[in-house]
Amino acid sequence: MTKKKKQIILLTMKFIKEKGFLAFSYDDLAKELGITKAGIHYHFEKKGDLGVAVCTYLEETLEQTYSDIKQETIKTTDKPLVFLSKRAAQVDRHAVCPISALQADYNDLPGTMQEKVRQISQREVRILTELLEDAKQDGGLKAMDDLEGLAALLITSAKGGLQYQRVLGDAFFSKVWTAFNKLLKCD
Amino acid sequence: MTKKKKQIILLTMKFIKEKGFLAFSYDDLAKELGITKAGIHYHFEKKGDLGVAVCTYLEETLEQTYSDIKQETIKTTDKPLVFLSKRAAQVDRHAVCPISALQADYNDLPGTMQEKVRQISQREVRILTELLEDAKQDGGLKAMDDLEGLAALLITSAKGGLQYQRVLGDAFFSKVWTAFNKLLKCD
DNA sequence: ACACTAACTTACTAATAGGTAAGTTGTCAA
DNA sequence: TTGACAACTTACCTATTAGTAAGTTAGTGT
Repeated sequence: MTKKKKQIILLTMKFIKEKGFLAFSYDDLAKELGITKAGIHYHFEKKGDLGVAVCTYLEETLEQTYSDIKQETIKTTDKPLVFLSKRAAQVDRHAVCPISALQADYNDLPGTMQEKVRQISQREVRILTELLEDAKQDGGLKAMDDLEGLAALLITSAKGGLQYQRVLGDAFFSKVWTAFNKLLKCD
Repeated sequence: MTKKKKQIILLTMKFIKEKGFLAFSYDDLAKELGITKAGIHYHFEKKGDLGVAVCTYLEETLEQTYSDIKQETIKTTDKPLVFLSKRAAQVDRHAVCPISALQADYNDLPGTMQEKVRQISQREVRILTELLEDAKQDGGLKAMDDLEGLAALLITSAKGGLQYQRVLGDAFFSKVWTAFNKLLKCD
Protein backbone atom coordinates (compact mmCIF):
# COMPACT_ATOMS: atom_id res chain seq x y z
CA MET A 1 0.00 0.00 0.00
CA THR A 2 1.60 3.24 -1.20
CA LYS A 3 1.50 6.47 0.76
CA LYS A 4 -0.69 8.09 -1.88
CA LYS A 5 -3.23 5.29 -1.73
CA LYS A 6 -3.48 5.62 2.05
CA GLN A 7 -3.80 9.39 1.65
CA ILE A 8 -6.68 8.93 -0.78
CA ILE A 9 -8.40 6.45 1.54
CA LEU A 10 -8.11 8.80 4.52
CA LEU A 11 -9.49 11.72 2.54
CA THR A 12 -12.32 9.54 1.25
CA MET A 13 -13.12 8.65 4.86
CA LYS A 14 -13.43 12.35 5.63
CA PHE A 15 -15.80 12.90 2.72
CA ILE A 16 -17.87 9.83 3.59
CA LYS A 17 -18.32 11.12 7.13
CA GLU A 18 -19.28 14.57 5.87
CA LYS A 19 -21.31 13.82 2.73
CA GLY A 20 -21.74 10.08 2.32
CA PHE A 21 -20.26 7.69 -0.24
CA LEU A 22 -22.60 8.49 -3.13
CA ALA A 23 -22.45 12.25 -2.65
CA PHE A 24 -18.70 12.80 -2.86
CA SER A 25 -16.92 12.74 -6.21
CA TYR A 26 -13.51 11.91 -7.62
CA ASP A 27 -13.27 15.61 -8.42
CA ASP A 28 -13.66 16.46 -4.73
CA LEU A 29 -10.71 14.20 -3.96
CA ALA A 30 -8.67 15.53 -6.88
CA LYS A 31 -9.09 19.18 -5.90
CA GLU A 32 -8.13 18.56 -2.28
CA LEU A 33 -5.09 16.45 -3.24
CA GLY A 34 -3.93 18.84 -5.94
CA ILE A 35 -3.97 16.23 -8.70
CA THR A 36 -6.44 15.46 -11.47
CA LYS A 37 -9.44 13.15 -11.41
CA ALA A 38 -7.68 10.69 -13.70
CA GLY A 39 -4.86 10.57 -11.18
CA ILE A 40 -7.29 9.13 -8.65
CA HIS A 41 -8.58 6.64 -11.21
CA TYR A 42 -4.99 5.48 -11.63
CA HIS A 43 -4.93 4.35 -7.99
CA PHE A 44 -8.54 3.16 -7.76
CA GLU A 45 -9.97 2.35 -11.17
CA LYS A 46 -13.63 2.34 -10.11
CA LYS A 47 -15.28 4.21 -7.26
CA GLY A 48 -16.36 0.84 -5.92
CA ASP A 49 -12.71 -0.23 -5.64
CA LEU A 50 -12.03 2.81 -3.50
CA GLY A 51 -15.11 2.02 -1.46
CA VAL A 52 -13.94 -1.52 -0.77
CA ALA A 53 -10.51 -0.22 0.24
CA VAL A 54 -12.16 2.17 2.68
CA CYS A 55 -14.22 -0.70 4.12
CA THR A 56 -11.08 -2.75 4.63
CA TYR A 57 -9.50 0.19 6.43
CA LEU A 58 -12.61 0.47 8.63
CA GLU A 59 -12.33 -3.23 9.50
CA GLU A 60 -8.71 -2.77 10.49
CA THR A 61 -9.34 0.24 12.75
CA LEU A 62 -12.25 -1.60 14.38
CA GLU A 63 -10.08 -4.62 15.19
CA GLN A 64 -7.30 -2.29 16.33
CA THR A 65 -9.62 -0.51 18.77
CA TYR A 66 -10.81 -3.91 19.99
CA SER A 67 -7.34 -5.34 20.68
CA ASP A 68 -6.26 -2.04 22.28
CA ILE A 69 -9.12 -2.14 24.72
CA LYS A 70 -8.59 -5.77 25.62
CA GLN A 71 -5.03 -4.99 26.66
CA GLU A 72 -5.76 -1.81 28.59
CA THR A 73 -5.57 -1.98 32.38
CA ILE A 74 -8.95 -0.52 33.20
CA LYS A 75 -11.86 -2.16 34.97
CA THR A 76 -13.55 -4.77 32.81
CA THR A 77 -16.90 -3.25 33.74
CA ASP A 78 -15.84 0.08 32.21
CA LYS A 79 -14.66 -1.38 28.92
CA PRO A 80 -18.01 -1.33 27.05
CA LEU A 81 -18.41 2.41 27.48
CA VAL A 82 -14.73 3.10 26.84
CA PHE A 83 -15.08 1.16 23.60
CA LEU A 84 -18.04 3.29 22.51
CA SER A 85 -16.24 6.42 23.58
CA LYS A 86 -13.12 5.52 21.59
CA ARG A 87 -15.24 4.79 18.55
CA ALA A 88 -17.21 8.03 18.88
CA ALA A 89 -13.96 9.99 19.26
CA GLN A 90 -12.96 8.90 15.76
CA VAL A 91 -15.87 10.92 14.36
CA ASP A 92 -15.16 14.60 13.74
CA ARG A 93 -17.60 17.35 14.59
CA HIS A 94 -20.49 17.87 12.15
CA ALA A 95 -19.84 14.43 10.71
CA VAL A 96 -21.33 10.99 11.35
CA CYS A 97 -19.92 7.54 11.90
CA PRO A 98 -18.60 6.30 8.52
CA ILE A 99 -20.36 2.97 8.99
CA SER A 100 -23.66 4.80 9.48
CA ALA A 101 -23.00 6.81 6.35
CA LEU A 102 -22.39 3.63 4.36
CA GLN A 103 -25.54 2.07 5.84
CA ALA A 104 -27.52 5.12 4.71
CA ASP A 105 -26.32 4.63 1.13
CA TYR A 106 -26.58 0.84 1.41
CA ASN A 107 -29.24 0.24 -1.25
CA ASP A 108 -27.23 2.01 -3.96
CA LEU A 109 -23.82 0.56 -3.06
CA PRO A 110 -22.04 -1.95 -5.32
CA GLY A 111 -22.51 -5.53 -4.13
CA THR A 112 -18.92 -5.93 -3.01
CA MET A 113 -19.30 -2.96 -0.67
CA GLN A 114 -22.67 -4.12 0.68
CA GLU A 115 -21.08 -7.37 1.77
CA LYS A 116 -18.26 -5.53 3.55
CA VAL A 117 -20.62 -3.07 5.25
CA ARG A 118 -22.75 -5.95 6.51
CA GLN A 119 -19.71 -7.71 7.95
CA ILE A 120 -18.39 -4.62 9.73
CA SER A 121 -21.81 -3.75 11.14
CA GLN A 122 -22.17 -7.25 12.54
CA ARG A 123 -18.63 -7.37 13.88
CA GLU A 124 -18.99 -4.10 15.79
CA VAL A 125 -22.12 -5.35 17.56
CA ARG A 126 -20.39 -8.66 18.33
CA ILE A 127 -17.41 -6.91 19.88
CA LEU A 128 -19.59 -4.78 22.13
CA THR A 129 -21.56 -7.85 23.14
CA GLU A 130 -18.32 -9.63 24.13
CA LEU A 131 -17.18 -6.65 26.19
CA LEU A 132 -20.55 -6.62 27.96
CA GLU A 133 -20.27 -10.34 28.65
CA ASP A 134 -16.81 -9.81 30.16
CA ALA A 135 -18.20 -6.97 32.26
CA LYS A 136 -21.03 -9.13 33.56
CA GLN A 137 -18.67 -11.97 34.45
CA ASP A 138 -16.63 -9.43 36.39
CA GLY A 139 -19.60 -8.61 38.60
CA GLY A 140 -21.16 -5.65 36.81
CA LEU A 141 -24.53 -5.37 35.09
CA LYS A 142 -26.29 -7.49 37.70
CA ALA A 143 -29.78 -6.59 36.51
CA MET A 144 -29.04 -7.30 32.86
CA ASP A 145 -29.49 -10.65 31.17
CA ASP A 146 -30.06 -9.96 27.47
CA LEU A 147 -26.61 -8.67 26.62
CA GLU A 148 -27.09 -8.98 22.87
CA GLY A 149 -30.14 -6.76 23.19
CA LEU A 150 -28.21 -4.32 25.36
CA ALA A 151 -25.38 -4.18 22.83
CA ALA A 152 -27.87 -3.54 20.05
CA LEU A 153 -29.49 -0.79 22.11
CA LEU A 154 -26.18 0.93 22.81
CA ILE A 155 -24.77 0.71 19.30
CA THR A 156 -27.93 1.90 17.58
CA SER A 157 -28.31 4.75 20.04
CA ALA A 158 -24.69 5.83 19.63
CA LYS A 159 -25.01 5.87 15.84
CA GLY A 160 -28.37 7.60 15.92
CA GLY A 161 -27.03 10.02 18.49
CA LEU A 162 -24.15 11.11 16.25
CA GLN A 163 -26.62 11.79 13.47
CA TYR A 164 -28.84 13.89 15.74
CA GLN A 165 -25.78 15.72 17.04
CA ARG A 166 -25.22 17.12 13.58
CA VAL A 167 -28.69 18.67 13.63
CA LEU A 168 -29.33 19.47 17.30
CA GLY A 169 -25.78 20.17 18.48
CA ASP A 170 -23.31 18.62 20.92
CA ALA A 171 -25.63 19.01 23.92
CA PHE A 172 -27.95 16.38 22.51
CA PHE A 173 -25.28 13.70 22.25
CA SER A 174 -24.22 14.51 25.80
CA LYS A 175 -27.72 13.61 26.97
CA VAL A 176 -27.47 10.26 25.23
CA TRP A 177 -24.07 9.66 26.76
CA THR A 178 -25.34 10.46 30.26
CA ALA A 179 -28.17 7.99 29.71
CA PHE A 180 -25.59 5.32 28.77
CA ASN A 181 -23.74 5.86 32.03
CA LYS A 182 -26.88 5.66 34.16
CA LEU A 183 -28.04 2.58 32.29
CA LEU A 184 -24.85 0.61 32.88
CA LYS A 185 -24.39 1.64 36.50
CA CYS A 186 -27.63 0.22 37.93
CA ASP A 187 -25.88 -2.49 39.96
CA MET B 1 -53.20 21.49 -2.21
CA THR B 2 -54.08 19.64 -5.43
CA LYS B 3 -54.26 15.86 -5.69
CA LYS B 4 -51.23 15.78 -7.98
CA LYS B 5 -49.13 17.79 -5.52
CA LYS B 6 -49.98 15.39 -2.72
CA GLN B 7 -49.21 12.46 -5.02
CA ILE B 8 -45.78 13.92 -5.77
CA ILE B 9 -45.09 14.53 -2.08
CA LEU B 10 -46.01 10.95 -1.16
CA LEU B 11 -43.84 9.50 -3.92
CA THR B 12 -40.98 11.77 -2.86
CA MET B 13 -41.37 10.43 0.69
CA LYS B 14 -40.96 6.92 -0.67
CA PHE B 15 -37.78 7.86 -2.52
CA ILE B 16 -36.37 9.73 0.47
CA LYS B 17 -36.87 6.65 2.64
CA GLU B 18 -35.26 4.40 0.03
CA LYS B 19 -32.45 6.57 -1.37
CA GLY B 20 -32.29 9.87 0.51
CA PHE B 21 -33.16 13.40 -0.61
CA LEU B 22 -30.00 14.12 -2.60
CA ALA B 23 -29.92 10.75 -4.35
CA PHE B 24 -33.39 10.78 -5.95
CA SER B 25 -34.07 12.85 -9.05
CA TYR B 26 -36.97 14.65 -10.71
CA ASP B 27 -36.59 12.08 -13.47
CA ASP B 28 -37.25 9.27 -10.96
CA LEU B 29 -40.50 10.98 -9.98
CA ALA B 30 -41.44 11.70 -13.60
CA LYS B 31 -40.98 8.12 -14.76
CA GLU B 32 -43.01 6.69 -11.88
CA LEU B 33 -45.82 9.25 -12.36
CA GLY B 34 -45.88 8.90 -16.15
CA ILE B 35 -45.28 12.60 -16.81
CA THR B 36 -42.17 14.55 -17.79
CA LYS B 37 -39.54 16.13 -15.56
CA ALA B 38 -40.79 19.60 -16.48
CA GLY B 39 -44.23 18.54 -15.31
CA ILE B 40 -42.84 18.10 -11.82
CA HIS B 41 -41.08 21.45 -12.02
CA TYR B 42 -44.46 23.00 -12.78
CA HIS B 43 -45.74 21.90 -9.36
CA PHE B 44 -42.48 22.41 -7.43
CA GLU B 45 -40.18 24.85 -9.21
CA LYS B 46 -37.03 23.91 -7.28
CA LYS B 47 -36.13 20.63 -5.63
CA GLY B 48 -35.82 22.57 -2.39
CA ASP B 49 -39.47 23.63 -2.67
CA LEU B 50 -40.49 20.00 -2.90
CA GLY B 51 -38.23 19.23 0.05
CA VAL B 52 -39.88 21.89 2.20
CA ALA B 53 -43.32 20.57 1.24
CA VAL B 54 -42.25 17.08 2.32
CA CYS B 55 -40.99 18.47 5.63
CA THR B 56 -44.33 20.19 6.23
CA TYR B 57 -46.07 16.90 5.53
CA LEU B 58 -43.74 15.16 8.01
CA GLU B 59 -44.61 17.77 10.64
CA GLU B 60 -48.30 17.16 10.11
CA THR B 61 -48.10 13.37 10.38
CA LEU B 62 -45.98 13.72 13.53
CA GLU B 63 -48.56 15.97 15.19
CA GLN B 64 -51.33 13.66 13.98
CA THR B 65 -49.67 10.63 15.59
CA TYR B 66 -49.22 12.65 18.77
CA SER B 67 -52.84 13.78 19.07
CA ASP B 68 -54.04 10.27 18.17
CA ILE B 69 -52.05 8.73 20.98
CA LYS B 70 -53.16 11.29 23.53
CA GLN B 71 -56.79 10.40 22.86
CA GLU B 72 -56.35 6.63 22.82
CA THR B 73 -57.65 4.70 25.81
CA ILE B 74 -54.54 2.71 26.63
CA LYS B 75 -52.47 2.83 29.79
CA THR B 76 -50.46 6.04 30.05
CA THR B 77 -47.41 3.96 30.93
CA ASP B 78 -47.66 2.16 27.59
CA LYS B 79 -47.95 5.29 25.47
CA PRO B 80 -44.22 5.98 24.98
CA LEU B 81 -43.60 2.59 23.36
CA VAL B 82 -46.85 2.72 21.39
CA PHE B 83 -45.74 6.08 20.04
CA LEU B 84 -42.41 4.65 18.90
CA SER B 85 -44.16 1.62 17.46
CA LYS B 86 -46.62 3.75 15.47
CA ARG B 87 -43.77 5.85 14.13
CA ALA B 88 -41.70 2.80 13.19
CA ALA B 89 -44.72 1.26 11.45
CA GLN B 90 -44.73 4.20 9.02
CA VAL B 91 -41.37 3.03 7.68
CA ASP B 92 -41.51 0.38 4.96
CA ARG B 93 -39.17 -2.58 4.81
CA HIS B 94 -35.67 -1.91 3.47
CA ALA B 95 -36.19 1.80 4.05
CA VAL B 96 -35.26 4.15 6.90
CA CYS B 97 -37.11 6.82 8.82
CA PRO B 98 -37.47 9.83 6.48
CA ILE B 99 -36.25 12.17 9.22
CA SER B 100 -33.08 10.09 9.57
CA ALA B 101 -32.60 10.21 5.82
CA LEU B 102 -32.89 14.01 5.86
CA GLN B 103 -30.47 14.20 8.80
CA ALA B 104 -27.98 12.12 6.83
CA ASP B 105 -28.10 14.62 3.95
CA TYR B 106 -28.29 17.57 6.36
CA ASN B 107 -25.03 19.30 5.41
CA ASP B 108 -25.97 19.55 1.72
CA LEU B 109 -29.61 20.53 2.21
CA PRO B 110 -30.88 24.03 1.31
CA GLY B 111 -31.11 26.28 4.37
CA THR B 112 -34.90 26.33 4.39
CA MET B 113 -34.95 22.53 4.67
CA GLN B 114 -32.27 22.44 7.36
CA GLU B 115 -34.41 24.69 9.55
CA LYS B 116 -37.43 22.42 9.08
CA VAL B 117 -35.45 19.22 9.74
CA ARG B 118 -34.09 20.73 12.94
CA GLN B 119 -37.57 21.66 14.13
CA ILE B 120 -39.05 18.24 13.41
CA SER B 121 -36.15 16.42 15.04
CA GLN B 122 -36.53 18.51 18.17
CA ARG B 123 -40.30 18.20 18.23
CA GLU B 124 -40.21 14.40 18.04
CA VAL B 125 -37.88 14.17 21.03
CA ARG B 126 -40.05 16.66 22.93
CA ILE B 127 -43.19 14.61 22.29
CA LEU B 128 -41.58 11.40 23.51
CA THR B 129 -40.28 13.21 26.61
CA GLU B 130 -43.82 14.42 27.38
CA LEU B 131 -45.23 10.92 27.02
CA LEU B 132 -42.54 9.61 29.37
CA GLU B 133 -43.38 12.34 31.89
CA ASP B 134 -47.05 11.38 31.76
CA ALA B 135 -46.08 7.73 32.23
CA LYS B 136 -43.97 8.54 35.27
CA GLN B 137 -46.74 10.63 36.82
CA ASP B 138 -49.02 7.63 36.33
CA GLY B 139 -46.76 5.44 38.46
CA GLY B 140 -44.48 3.86 35.88
CA LEU B 141 -40.74 4.27 35.38
CA LYS B 142 -40.04 4.42 39.12
CA ALA B 143 -36.28 4.05 38.73
CA MET B 144 -35.97 6.71 36.07
CA ASP B 145 -35.36 10.37 36.72
CA ASP B 146 -33.66 11.79 33.63
CA LEU B 147 -36.58 11.50 31.24
CA GLU B 148 -35.03 13.79 28.64
CA GLY B 149 -32.04 11.49 28.53
CA LEU B 150 -34.27 8.45 28.32
CA ALA B 151 -36.21 9.99 25.44
CA ALA B 152 -32.97 10.78 23.65
CA LEU B 153 -31.78 7.21 24.21
CA LEU B 154 -34.99 5.69 22.84
CA ILE B 155 -35.30 7.97 19.80
CA THR B 156 -31.68 7.63 18.74
CA SER B 157 -31.78 3.88 19.19
CA ALA B 158 -35.00 3.53 17.21
CA LYS B 159 -33.58 5.57 14.32
CA GLY B 160 -30.25 3.80 14.41
CA GLY B 161 -32.07 0.48 14.68
CA LEU B 162 -34.04 1.08 11.49
CA GLN B 163 -30.80 1.84 9.68
CA TYR B 164 -29.17 -1.37 10.93
CA GLN B 165 -32.30 -3.32 10.03
CA ARG B 166 -31.68 -2.51 6.39
CA VAL B 167 -28.26 -4.15 6.60
CA LEU B 168 -28.66 -6.89 9.21
CA GLY B 169 -32.32 -7.77 8.68
CA ASP B 170 -35.54 -7.61 10.71
CA ALA B 171 -34.17 -9.81 13.52
CA PHE B 172 -31.80 -7.07 14.57
CA PHE B 173 -34.51 -4.46 15.05
CA SER B 174 -36.48 -7.01 17.07
CA LYS B 175 -33.57 -7.23 19.51
CA VAL B 176 -33.60 -3.47 19.94
CA TRP B 177 -37.34 -3.51 20.47
CA THR B 178 -37.10 -6.23 23.11
CA ALA B 179 -34.48 -4.13 24.90
CA PHE B 180 -36.90 -1.17 24.88
CA ASN B 181 -39.55 -3.25 26.57
CA LYS B 182 -37.21 -4.54 29.28
CA LEU B 183 -35.84 -1.08 29.86
CA LEU B 184 -39.23 0.52 30.46
CA LYS B 185 -40.63 -2.28 32.59
CA CYS B 186 -38.12 -2.24 35.44
CA ASP B 187 -40.62 -0.95 38.03
C1' DA C 1 23.17 6.73 -22.43
C1' DC C 2 19.04 3.83 -22.48
C1' DA C 3 14.96 1.41 -21.34
C1' DC C 4 11.55 0.67 -18.20
C1' DT C 5 8.10 1.92 -15.09
C1' DA C 6 5.15 4.57 -11.66
C1' DA C 7 2.56 8.35 -11.38
C1' DC C 8 0.65 11.15 -13.31
C1' DT C 9 -1.94 15.05 -17.15
C1' DT C 10 -4.70 16.30 -21.11
C1' DA C 11 -8.52 15.62 -23.48
C1' DC C 12 -12.21 13.28 -24.14
C1' DT C 13 -17.01 10.45 -23.72
C1' DA C 14 -21.77 9.26 -22.38
C1' DA C 15 -25.01 9.73 -18.82
C1' DT C 16 -27.43 12.28 -15.63
C1' DA C 17 -28.48 16.28 -12.79
C1' DG C 18 -31.47 20.55 -11.91
C1' DG C 19 -33.61 24.00 -14.26
C1' DT C 20 -35.96 27.06 -18.04
C1' DA C 21 -38.60 28.98 -22.13
C1' DA C 22 -41.95 28.43 -25.27
C1' DG C 23 -45.50 25.99 -27.15
C1' DT C 24 -49.72 22.65 -26.67
C1' DT C 25 -53.99 20.73 -24.90
C1' DG C 26 -58.26 20.23 -22.40
C1' DT C 27 -61.75 22.32 -19.55
C1' DC C 28 -64.75 25.66 -18.02
C1' DA C 29 -66.98 30.27 -17.62
C1' DA C 30 -68.95 34.32 -19.84
C1' DT D 1 -67.65 31.03 -29.72
C1' DT D 2 -64.15 32.81 -27.42
C1' DG D 3 -60.93 33.76 -23.93
C1' DA D 4 -58.47 32.28 -20.01
C1' DC D 5 -56.25 29.40 -17.22
C1' DA D 6 -54.21 24.93 -15.37
C1' DA D 7 -51.49 21.29 -16.46
C1' DC D 8 -48.81 19.88 -18.92
C1' DT D 9 -44.86 18.57 -23.27
C1' DT D 10 -40.94 19.51 -26.24
C1' DA D 11 -36.69 21.06 -26.62
C1' DC D 12 -33.19 22.91 -24.79
C1' DC D 13 -29.09 24.62 -21.43
C1' DT D 14 -25.27 24.22 -18.23
C1' DA D 15 -22.90 21.66 -14.73
C1' DT D 16 -21.34 17.52 -12.92
C1' DT D 17 -20.73 12.63 -12.78
C1' DA D 18 -17.82 8.16 -13.46
C1' DG D 19 -14.82 6.47 -16.52
C1' DT D 20 -11.19 5.96 -20.53
C1' DA D 21 -7.31 6.46 -23.90
C1' DA D 22 -3.25 8.38 -25.03
C1' DG D 23 0.51 11.13 -24.08
C1' DT D 24 4.06 13.12 -20.62
C1' DT D 25 7.47 13.32 -16.94
C1' DA D 26 10.54 11.99 -13.33
C1' DG D 27 13.16 8.61 -11.33
C1' DT D 28 15.64 4.07 -11.22
C1' DG D 29 18.30 0.12 -12.48
C1' DT D 30 21.54 -1.60 -16.13
